[in-house]
Amino acid sequence: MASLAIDLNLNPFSITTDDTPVKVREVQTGFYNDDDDVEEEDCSFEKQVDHGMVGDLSSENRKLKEMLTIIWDHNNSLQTQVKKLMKDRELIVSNPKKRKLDETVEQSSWNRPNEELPNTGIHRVYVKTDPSDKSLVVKDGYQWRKYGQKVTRDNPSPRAYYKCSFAPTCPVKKKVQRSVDDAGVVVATYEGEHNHRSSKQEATYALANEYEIFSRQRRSMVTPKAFDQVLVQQMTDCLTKDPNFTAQLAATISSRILDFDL
DNA sequence: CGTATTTGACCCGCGC
DNA sequence: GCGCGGGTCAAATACG
Repeated sequence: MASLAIDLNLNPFSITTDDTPVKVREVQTGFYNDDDDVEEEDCSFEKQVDHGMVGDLSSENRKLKEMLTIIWDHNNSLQTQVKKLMKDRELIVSNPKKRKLDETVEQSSWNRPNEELPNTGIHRVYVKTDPSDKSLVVKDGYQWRKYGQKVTRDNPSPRAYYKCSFAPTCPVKKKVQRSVDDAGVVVATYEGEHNHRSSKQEATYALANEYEIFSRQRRSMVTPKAFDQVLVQQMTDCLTKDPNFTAQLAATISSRILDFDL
């Protein structure tokens, strides 16, 4: 069964003191169970925060904790949304007559299982999009630079050629073209493997690193106030100002729900 | 003004 | 060798 990696980064602070890269949450088919380890991890986060901060809370520390609480609340509300969507899905599954594919579904929320071409390093991804949208953009978390477009013989819609924006360091290319069979489906063909993290993974990693530095400075009691403010601001921005954050979450959840039914 | 995209020209492999 | 088609290059253009 396919798994889906999501950079929701619900617990970005689960890092060790060595240089081990922060673990990116990989959501398996079960998604969130009520009794899964998420809450345990989150509790440990709360303990970690309390342990490091409660004591001689200066006004800055109080401010910091308040903002962390906001982030924490966002985290909880998102989990609530997840659970609600899971319940909705159960209702839909138990009453299939009501189910119909939402025509306004966002592109990332409708993925057919990836098609892996053996021994080629090539795989295809099918993405549902608005047929009237001719942009041929597939959001996959990486940055791409378009370097060509061609109309091919077997398909009236043009094929777009992209290189990873980290080229030539990263050799990955992708071709994007509408399906001949269904103009509402875009086929993205990927060649090669990325030798770097996606932009979202990078943001998560950077945040985790900053938190590590922050933690060390906390421990040595030499934290500059300005650093506190910058860190808190970045952490808050990460969750609250990303315009795609909630939409991405909803789309991903929908994707998982639909995958169940395919 | 720097960066990304567009698009015609060019390259290259393949079949005839 | 030639033509065709897919893939790439790079100058021109668009855009923020």
